[in-house]
Amino acid sequence: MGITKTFGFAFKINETADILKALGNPARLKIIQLLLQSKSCVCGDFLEVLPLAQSTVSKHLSELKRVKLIKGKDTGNNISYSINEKTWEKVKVFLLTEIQFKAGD
Amino acid sequence: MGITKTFGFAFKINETADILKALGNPARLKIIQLLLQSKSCVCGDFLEVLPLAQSTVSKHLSELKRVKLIKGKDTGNNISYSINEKTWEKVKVFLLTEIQFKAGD
DNA sequence: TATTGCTATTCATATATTGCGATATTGCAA
DNA sequence: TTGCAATATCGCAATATATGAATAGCAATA
Repeated sequence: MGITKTFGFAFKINETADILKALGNPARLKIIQLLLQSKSCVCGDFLEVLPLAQSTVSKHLSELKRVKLIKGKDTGNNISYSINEKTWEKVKVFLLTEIQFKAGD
Repeated sequence: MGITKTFGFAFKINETADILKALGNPARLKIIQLLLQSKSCVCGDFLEVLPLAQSTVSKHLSELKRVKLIKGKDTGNNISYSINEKTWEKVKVFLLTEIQFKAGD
């Protein structure tokens, strides 16, 4: 139905799947890569690199913000984006270790 | 447009995004979790755990097969699924290290 | 004030995804 | 052969997503 069933799954599974889905797009993955290397970027920096329209990039940024993979700091003139280390770590820890030990429901 | 642009992105980015997208669904993530713990399962095992119809589970399995996260061994009676360790390792290595060093293009 | 630069939002559209029931397929057993 | 069990596939409906043009909002600057 286009709508993903979440009922019947553990919260952690739903939450992680949501984040992974956000990462599962070339533009968004590239944005994360750029941020992991540059500490922070403004929207225009991404525009130079991504083969996409400004509005599309903006939407990808807000999706990454929604799942808290990035955070944006408004400096007046522009918005400086950076990785939300907490979420990024959480994803890695889950895939590296937790996924193998928390099978219960 | 619902269609994801891949032109203009590095192959590795596109490939990894595709795999992460496959992981970005509660049912598929749960399947991976089960396989990481049980070594292998047949389709029926998943049906007992997932709140989904058989046809839906089957489709999720084939999506995971498409991106080579799992492999299925036909035993005659049923099909025994297991993790494709190679792909699983590849994803982890990318997220842990490569993503920070391969910014080029 | 008018203009410019930067970013988000809205709108329209094409396409993809998710899910399920029904049906097909395959292999084994009786 | 017939029937059953396990899977896969088909077809459909509902919904979500990706993209870009146009537009809007805001701050700095001329």
